[in-house]
Amino acid sequence: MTWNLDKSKALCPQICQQLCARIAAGEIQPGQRLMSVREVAVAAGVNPNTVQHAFEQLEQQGVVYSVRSAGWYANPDISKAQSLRETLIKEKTAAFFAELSAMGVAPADTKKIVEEWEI
Amino acid sequence: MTWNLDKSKALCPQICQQLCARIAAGEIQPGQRLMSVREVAVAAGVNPNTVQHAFEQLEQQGVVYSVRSAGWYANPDISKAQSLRETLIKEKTAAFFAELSAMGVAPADTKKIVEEWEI
DNA sequence: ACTATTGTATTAGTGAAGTAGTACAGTTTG
DNA sequence: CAAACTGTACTACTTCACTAATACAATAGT
Repeated sequence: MTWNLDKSKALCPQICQQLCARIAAGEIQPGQRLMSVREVAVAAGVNPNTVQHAFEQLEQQGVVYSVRSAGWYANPDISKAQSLRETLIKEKTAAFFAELSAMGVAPADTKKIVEEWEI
Repeated sequence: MTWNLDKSKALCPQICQQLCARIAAGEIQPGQRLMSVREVAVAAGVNPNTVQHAFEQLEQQGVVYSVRSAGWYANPDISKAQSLRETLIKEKTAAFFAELSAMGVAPADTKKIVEEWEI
């Protein structure tokens, strides 16, 4: 599991989102055991408590669940992960339009900027 | 001057960006005096110190300047404001692509999502 | 049984951003 | 001159997210 974290932003949500995305995409098999809190903490270069917190948030959303002393597991039903991912993407897109709108960029212009963006 | 602030996010950058955008767009005339720190604080519903901080940051960028006991003024040369606005828009766009990329959305798909976004 | 590994909990500390209150220093205006 | 308005400065407090260290509990493997 590789992590793509922007250390200048809040880490906890990034861990949630990326893990959710991997589960939704099937990159992590439904029902599969995840890396332990401590392993993820080392791999991602963050504090174990931050990982624990992130997992607990995903647990609330029904994306993962924990078995005491055994580990964390992806929910066999990935629909929760998929819908959460959809929601997050929509929220981010809406926020992007809103931010540029606050800077005087009309939605149509925002679309144009994205369309002409060099990948 | 109306403000469109998202209170759940950092206020200082929002004030900077929106003021910069208005100057860049000519909505605030070059060289024009701005509202006082205290007036903006009341209008935007934030602390005067936050406004002071925001103005100082724009001063560093050459967008505005202050005259002691007189007030804050937009720089007669609006090129600094325009280039700063351009930079901010590009940064936000890049961050948007990066965020969705971290969630497993390829740049081409990000473009599609934006293109099909209901305004 | 022993040990290692797991999740879980608790407490304290740090840094950034904003809030709040107050005060001082110049300039303008009456 | 005096009052009112400016920018400016300072300290203390709050909040949030993350860090850090430690401890405990439960299970699996040997």
